[in-house]
Amino acid sequence: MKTRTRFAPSPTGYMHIGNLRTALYEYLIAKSTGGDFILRIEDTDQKRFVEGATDIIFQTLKRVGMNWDEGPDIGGDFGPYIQSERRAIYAEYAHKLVELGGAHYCFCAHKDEEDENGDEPQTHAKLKDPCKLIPLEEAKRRIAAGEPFVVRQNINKKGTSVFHDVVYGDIEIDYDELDEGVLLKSDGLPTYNFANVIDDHLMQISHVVRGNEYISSTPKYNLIYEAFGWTPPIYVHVPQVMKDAQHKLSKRNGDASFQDLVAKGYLPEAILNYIALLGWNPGSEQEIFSLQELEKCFSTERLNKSPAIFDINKLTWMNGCYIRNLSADEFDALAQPYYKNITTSINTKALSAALQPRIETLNQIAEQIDFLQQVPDYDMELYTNKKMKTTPEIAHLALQLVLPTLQKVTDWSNDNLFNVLKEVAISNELKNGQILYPVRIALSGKETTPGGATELAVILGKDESIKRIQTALQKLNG
RNA sequence: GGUUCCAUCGUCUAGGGGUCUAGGACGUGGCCCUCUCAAGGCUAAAACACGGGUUCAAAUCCCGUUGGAACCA
Repeated sequence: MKTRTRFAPSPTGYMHIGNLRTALYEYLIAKSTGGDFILRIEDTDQKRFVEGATDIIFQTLKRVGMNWDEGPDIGGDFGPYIQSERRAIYAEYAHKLVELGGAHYCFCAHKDEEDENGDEPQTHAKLKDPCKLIPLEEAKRRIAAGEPFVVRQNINKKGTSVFHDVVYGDIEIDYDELDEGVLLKSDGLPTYNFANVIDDHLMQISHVVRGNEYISSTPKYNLIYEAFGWTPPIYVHVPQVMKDAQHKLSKRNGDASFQDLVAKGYLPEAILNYIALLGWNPGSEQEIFSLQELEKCFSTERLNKSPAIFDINKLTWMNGCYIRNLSADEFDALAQPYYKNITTSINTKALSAALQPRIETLNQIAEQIDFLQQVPDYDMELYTNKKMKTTPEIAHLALQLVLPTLQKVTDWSNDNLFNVLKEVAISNELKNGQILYPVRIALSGKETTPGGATELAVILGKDESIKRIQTALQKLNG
């Protein structure tokens, strides 16, 4: 049988990191075995509908390269792929389930029973619903008479239910622990669980991948499959992605979503790579993986059982690796938006080359290049550096020596500038640092810069560099 | 409270009875390189939650305790 997995997000308007990881594992399970990855939108909960939310789902998956084989936009043999367009199907199966004895009509529903939390009146929790005793014929009559009803699951079994999970192994749960939940609400819409089961079966999903919070309700799902005479899917429950040991990642706590991270200058490829390793390991010491590589080596056996804490530090490091692995042109293209505010004519190619090994997230560019537009106000003491053996006096001398030399330079390349300045140092019996350090400060006004004196000179160009050295000399004179 | 699940450096993890004086990565400290800062190279500190078993031998298997999480109340 062909492997078929599905990603079934609710259109909430953002892509949660934990959900994206679940999608990734679903995708990888399918693709590592030549199967299909299906996208289904679970918009049953009308209250949570957010305009444009499905687009975010589409864009995110596309951006990381997780292309789906069937879905709302491209169709497929098992559509429609949006739950709100499948209402009639759920109702039909709900009634069928009643006929098959897997559920019953219930008339004692309170109106607050169907709120988004799925809160149930306590009377139904563990106790038998009195409506179960109503003969089916009578129930049908009442429905025909227009009485509001819900379809409620029957849990008639006793003893323990055993099911197998790919990650957690065999799990036993007592049927007494299960409650007879609503499957079809009085407005005719299915509950989340019920729609899930019906769709997964009709769409021939082979592996259901979901958070381990669903472990304890899995027997309820299986009971529905059983009542219909269907074969349950293979379950792959994955541990949670945590913010810290106590709290899982959630948008509510202001934790980063995929788009937040991208906005902060993280590369989608790096995010994907990082989350793949949160709860899964390749069995080797390789850490950098493209999606294609993951498709080749993924296996569910190496999925972990315990929750993983999302560590922004490691993501940041990994993002730095991805940035450094970019070609010079690719990096330059990504950096362009950050250069927009600079009006002086700079050598952006040289700037990008200097920046690329120095940043770990794209938005670190801003703090690195703030001096390009204008030299900040700086203290003369900046020219004092013990290791470089410089003082404002030495700097004054150095800049006086350097200025006329630089004015004559025609080859404004890094190599040539470096040789020229070294020459100045040697012929005046100064150390390299005593020339280079003051020049760098004069050009930038900053203690640390992306690149040394000559690299900055190349970035700024000859005219601007000369101008800045002249300005610095005036400051040192005054 | 009931049920289920989980437990190796601060974090992600390797390990599945002897090869473990427990390996790798992030982060942290140090050194080297170096026109500052990075990058790169080297290096250090850092963990088997606890207690019982089983066994010649336990991080590894079993039981309990503790801690945490989820679901249901």
